Amino acid sequence: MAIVPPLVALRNARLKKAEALRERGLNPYPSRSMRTEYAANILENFESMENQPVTVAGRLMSWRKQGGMAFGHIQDRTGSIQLVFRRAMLHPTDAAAGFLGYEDVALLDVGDVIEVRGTVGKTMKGEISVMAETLRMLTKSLRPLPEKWSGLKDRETILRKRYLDTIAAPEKLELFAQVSRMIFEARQFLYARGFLEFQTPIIQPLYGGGTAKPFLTHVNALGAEMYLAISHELYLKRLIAAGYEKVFTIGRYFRNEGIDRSHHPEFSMIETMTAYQNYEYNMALVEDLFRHVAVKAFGKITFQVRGHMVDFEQPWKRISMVDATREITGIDFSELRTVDEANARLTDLGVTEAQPSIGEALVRAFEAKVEDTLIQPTLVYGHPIEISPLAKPMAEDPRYVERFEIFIAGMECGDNWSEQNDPEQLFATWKKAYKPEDRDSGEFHPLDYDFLEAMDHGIPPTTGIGPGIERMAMIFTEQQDIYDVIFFPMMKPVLSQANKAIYGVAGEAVEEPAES
RNA sequence: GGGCGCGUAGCUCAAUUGGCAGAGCAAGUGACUCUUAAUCACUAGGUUGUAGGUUCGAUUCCUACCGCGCUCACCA
Repeated sequence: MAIVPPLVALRNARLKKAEALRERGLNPYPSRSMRTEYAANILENFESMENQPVTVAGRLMSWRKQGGMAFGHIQDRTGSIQLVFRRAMLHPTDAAAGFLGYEDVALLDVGDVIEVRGTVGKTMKGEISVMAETLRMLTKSLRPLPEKWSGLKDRETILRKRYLDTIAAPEKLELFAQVSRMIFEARQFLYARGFLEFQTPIIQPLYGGGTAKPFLTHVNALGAEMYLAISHELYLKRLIAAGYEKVFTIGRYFRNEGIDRSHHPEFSMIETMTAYQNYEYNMALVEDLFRHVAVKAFGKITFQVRGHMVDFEQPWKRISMVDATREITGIDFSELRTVDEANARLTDLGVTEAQPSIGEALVRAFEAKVEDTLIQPTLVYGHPIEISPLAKPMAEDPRYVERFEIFIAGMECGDNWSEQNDPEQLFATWKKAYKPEDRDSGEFHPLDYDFLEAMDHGIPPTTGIGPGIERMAMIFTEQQDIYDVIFFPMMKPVLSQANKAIYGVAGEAVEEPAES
């Protein structure tokens, strides 16, 4: 005997109301609405709209019936507005016209999507309302909404069913809308500067362009193992080889690694390639991009991030990784000559894992001691060549490369470099970095001979930026958790007992291993 | 992956040392023509995440598992 969760009874009660509507000749799910006005527009322009006929539509969020009169609020994407119903004023149930009359308002539930035609007016208490003349059911809702006063508080439910959170807390709609406008403005900025946007493959025969553990997948039609992209830059460089000079993609990235407040397995980046320029061009481009987005999408230039006021107006600090590390730790890694010496200094800083090179020791020291201190937008350049196989070495000191990372509020917000376009050097560095036994371990990506072949043909001096969309969104929307700027964050799949009962998921009990 | 914490009705939360699992909202029935967390009366709603164990008795104590969070490690 299956257990029937109480939710099923609530749902069945609403299903009965849907059936009752059909018995009256009313479709609980008609095709379209005749809405003429949004809630906010009526509230903002009451003076000119008073006594005017309007048709509004939205989700019924509250319902207060008292005899021959009833009040409710509907919520649309602009806000909410009160509806006033009177028994004598409301058109009776009319199957031909699709109207729901006052005699049948018991078939309404909070959560239903309804449409009301009426005139704009004020109640005796002074609230701007629509005085209803006709009522249409647009969508019968079958499940109860979160509690109207406290909303949705359970973190897991918020993340799994974000739509419930945005219904209960409409200001969240604005947050995610801001993220959308942010991406729009970033596109506008790049289009205005002459960049062309390309689609690059998400399913790739090899993964490359970064160091990360990939997701593996299988393409049935080709009988081939493939990977989800960890980066798109090897394809952008092929576009430069093809003859384009300014390209970008807003790509999806998949990295099979840890999850925390600033890492999500699936994320997005604006990745550009600009020919005939080097990384200094990109320093200016990135600063301008962030300023443009801040002003155009958010209308301000300073943001509260992790308890700090971050100012995007002032010229950003530019400092080499060696200098930044020396300022904080007092250690000048550029003067060290042996790996043992570098590791000894690293141990002094409390980092005990021995690094294979001076350059990698510098990076560890930087990550451990310096990153968190970079609050205002800072461009840290001159990365060790050991961790930058795709970047061009600096002419004045080939231990370091023409590369910079963006740090804001202690968080890395983008990686940028002058592309290594010397095919022989690229191959040599790559070969040295890649160890076949580390395949798919995240140590380094495999050799991509097709890419090397394209580089053999020669690309102009080229440079690219890669600011992360989610981290930009976190900063500009002043959120501290990447899960709060991703509408559909990654969660383990679950199936509730209620849904098993409602949808008749068969075999759930049968699939349990039999006790024997 | 390690450590710590959390999981009670659709939602938000209670439950004294281990002693009858409760409330508000939502739901059902009825009353109510200016409410807005409407009000009033009545009704219903629970395998306390899952599975075991200890006990006369478990929401409570123990073990394992599932999910989520925090944190460390790894990474970007």
